[in-house]
Amino acid sequence: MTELPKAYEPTVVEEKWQTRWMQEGCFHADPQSTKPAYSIVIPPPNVTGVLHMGHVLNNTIQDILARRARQEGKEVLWLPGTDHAGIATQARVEKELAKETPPRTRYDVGREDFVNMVWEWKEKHGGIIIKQLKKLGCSCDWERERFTMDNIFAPEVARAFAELFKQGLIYRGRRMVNWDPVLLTALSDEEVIMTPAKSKLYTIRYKLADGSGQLLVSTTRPETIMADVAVAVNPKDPRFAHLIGKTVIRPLVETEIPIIADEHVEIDFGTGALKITPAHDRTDFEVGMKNHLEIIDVLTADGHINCPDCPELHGLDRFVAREKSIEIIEAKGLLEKVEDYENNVGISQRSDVPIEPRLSMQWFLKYPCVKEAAEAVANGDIVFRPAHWAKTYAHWLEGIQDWCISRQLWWGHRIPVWYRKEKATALQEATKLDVEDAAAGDIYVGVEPPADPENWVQDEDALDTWFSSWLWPFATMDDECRAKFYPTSDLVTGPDIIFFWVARMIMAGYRFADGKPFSNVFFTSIVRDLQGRKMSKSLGNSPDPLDLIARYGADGLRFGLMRIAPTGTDVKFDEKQIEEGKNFANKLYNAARFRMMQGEAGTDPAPRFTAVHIDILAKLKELHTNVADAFAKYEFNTYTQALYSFFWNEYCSLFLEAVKNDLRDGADTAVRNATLYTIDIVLRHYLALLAPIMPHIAEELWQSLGFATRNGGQPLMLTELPKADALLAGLDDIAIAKARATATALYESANRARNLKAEYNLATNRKVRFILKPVAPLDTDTCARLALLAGALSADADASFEAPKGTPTTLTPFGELFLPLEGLVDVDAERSRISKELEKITKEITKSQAKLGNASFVDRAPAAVVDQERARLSEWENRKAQLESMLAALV
RNA sequence: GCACGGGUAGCUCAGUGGUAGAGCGGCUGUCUUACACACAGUUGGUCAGGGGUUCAAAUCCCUUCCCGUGUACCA
Repeated sequence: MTELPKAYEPTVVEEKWQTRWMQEGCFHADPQSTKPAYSIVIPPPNVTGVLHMGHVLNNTIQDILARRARQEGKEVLWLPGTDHAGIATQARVEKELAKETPPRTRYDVGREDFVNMVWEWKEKHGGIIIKQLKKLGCSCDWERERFTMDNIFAPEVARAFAELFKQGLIYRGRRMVNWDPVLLTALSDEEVIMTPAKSKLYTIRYKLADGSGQLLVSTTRPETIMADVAVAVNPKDPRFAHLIGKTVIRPLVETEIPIIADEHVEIDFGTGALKITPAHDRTDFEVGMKNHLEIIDVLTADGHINCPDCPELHGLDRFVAREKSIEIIEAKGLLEKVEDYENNVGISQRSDVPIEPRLSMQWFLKYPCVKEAAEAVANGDIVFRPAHWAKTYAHWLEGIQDWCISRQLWWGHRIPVWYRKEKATALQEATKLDVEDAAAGDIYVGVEPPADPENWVQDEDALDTWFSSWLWPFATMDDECRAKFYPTSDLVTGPDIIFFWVARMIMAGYRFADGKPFSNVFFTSIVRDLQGRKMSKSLGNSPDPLDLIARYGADGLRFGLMRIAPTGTDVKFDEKQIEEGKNFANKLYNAARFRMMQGEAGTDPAPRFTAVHIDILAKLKELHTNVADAFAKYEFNTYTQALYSFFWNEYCSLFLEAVKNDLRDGADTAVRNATLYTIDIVLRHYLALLAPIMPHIAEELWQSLGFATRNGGQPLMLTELPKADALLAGLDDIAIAKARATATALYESANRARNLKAEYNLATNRKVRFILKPVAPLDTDTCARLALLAGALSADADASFEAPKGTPTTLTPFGELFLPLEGLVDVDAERSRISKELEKITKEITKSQAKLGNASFVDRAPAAVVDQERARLSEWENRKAQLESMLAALV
């Protein structure tokens, strides 16, 4: 037994159990089980993704929930999978193409071949993250792994599209969208991040066509002046009332454009006059429509100027053109001023470049079941944790806009719409297409291609990736599975995708499945670095979880992270915390090793349990309760902390240290056995409670301590949680309370004794003899344990002990404890030590006396509080007297 | 601008009316027989500032400042 290594080595153990669990089908969910169901669907990571700390946090929580649910006797489905991630994956393969010699683009390859290339890439390199999740110990049902483009999921996406189309909620229209000029696709509003930018505000003179003056107009985008079709002023603005209806000369590609009135213009902002450029600004577009203005588009899809009438700018990049246009305007003498200006610019979440408002033909969705989705969260049918996210959610739903679901990509679900060949061009240029056009027979929408494909042309666009992910909670399940496991129990995800994913899944659940997709949503915190910055590749501040697993073990990583992950705020990641997780695993391992070194417990008919035994079992019972409470509230840090402090502080530092002598040779068998029984009970319960968070080491020790053998070899993973009720079942509350009081007094006395030794600079291992003058009769067992805990040869009770003057002493719950020493140390040092403590105590006494002298306090505070204060004061006064006599004895 | 979250020991964080806590770090001892990934002791705090309610405030209320997040935008 003793040949076990001194330090825990997680790597081998973790791999061993991951393999065994999977071989034995421990993660597999049985839809026909009669047990109550518990289910989670994984937030599918991008198939291109690699594991980062956010995933670790998120999936550890899911694993904890799943494993705990299994212990509670539930049939658990944790359904894994990956997301095809349209833009990211396509970009990945395009990057490969660009590296070839000569470099190629997807257009060189052609759509069909390109999509095949992406599939090949996916088969070869995709899903690394799945392997990584396995290394973390995730107990997903890997036999049910799904992919958002697999041949079961994909038809569901098309079906959803077709149904919504037929319902009139999906339409195709020519509208202003967020255009990414690098990726050359439209994006949804959610994919645009408004970012403060240091810009310039240019004020430009627009001359009145009749020569009667000029109008000053401010803009941040002078490169679009050629697309101005009007200048607008507020109708209530007296400064400009007389100008409405006149015309000004557009400064670039000079022509007359009207001055119009529109309430959208803020009187107080800038000059009070606004250039109207409907093709390149969302609100200008609205103003343009309202006033029936022309739309002049002067930008290409990739953000270059397209304006042959302005040869100096034509073909230039939009930002180069901005500078150049100002040069031209200045040369014309039309530049009034340039100011620094901070405004918000929409940045593409995907490519990090400013998006361009662009008029284009796209597919849009009017969200279904918005009302049901809002109510479900408002009335608590779906519970958000932390609760404050419900407000964010509600706010978004209130101002919800139609969702632009088409993307100009090739990798993804192609829009299941076909146009009749001879009319295809005309149809695709129509300003709006909807269900009525389908009724006319010119367009076909369906899951399967039309029966006569040669007569049809399919829409070129693909769907937004989130248009498939929003079906994830049910489109991943077959009917049998859905009957058992839908709606799912918990969803664990980051608050950053509350709109992208969570809200949309709720709507989809109500629209396509049997209602809500999940009952609880747990929003994790965001993992930041120690400076509080988000972890990102570009900052290089994101540790590699696999590296952390290699150095600290998956269990160490999980435990360390959970211990610092608060609910409701962000986590600042500190590798030290992970090291603590590893240290904890080592502590656990060694405590188990200590037990293994003792051999089997005998079969004693009357094991003699003492106060410390009962005390630790009572604490174990409390731990059960605390853990259950923490789970009920989804407080994973509380759960982890409770496990940590019970084991390290209560079990190892107090209990084990107090019982070590029971295990030595020659110890009383009845006590020895009581101790071994207690240790076994504690470890058995504890490992079960710990298993959800540190599954590998818990399972390993469960096996090596022989708990599995006693249970027919069944792994801990499949073992139900031991019942807390059975603990201390034979004892009444009074006996328990009495034993616990004795144990508490013992531990407190041991602390005092150790303090006393330390104060006199005696080494921890210095064998001294204490003498206790007890206030009540004390048994020898307790005295012996006190001596052991205090690192002393003895701590015998002697009611008649008369301490020589100057004997160091301290007050313990058992009575005065003396440390008789010969040749007492430095008198000066001793005097100053006592004086210091006296000073401190006197201060406390003054404070306490003032409090008790306050009539309001005594009258109005609860009696218990007042009593407590009195007890405290009397204790201090006793100690003060003691110190004073010690001081006197020194002279 | 609006909304939400946060500011407690050197660091990471607990603590929602009753003596300010944990772990790590620092310092001092100890290789005491499960564990030096350890043990024992110890040092650290005008609980962001100000005001209020209360016998009693880190905790409740008001206010200011700082950090973070979301959201809306005016060129």
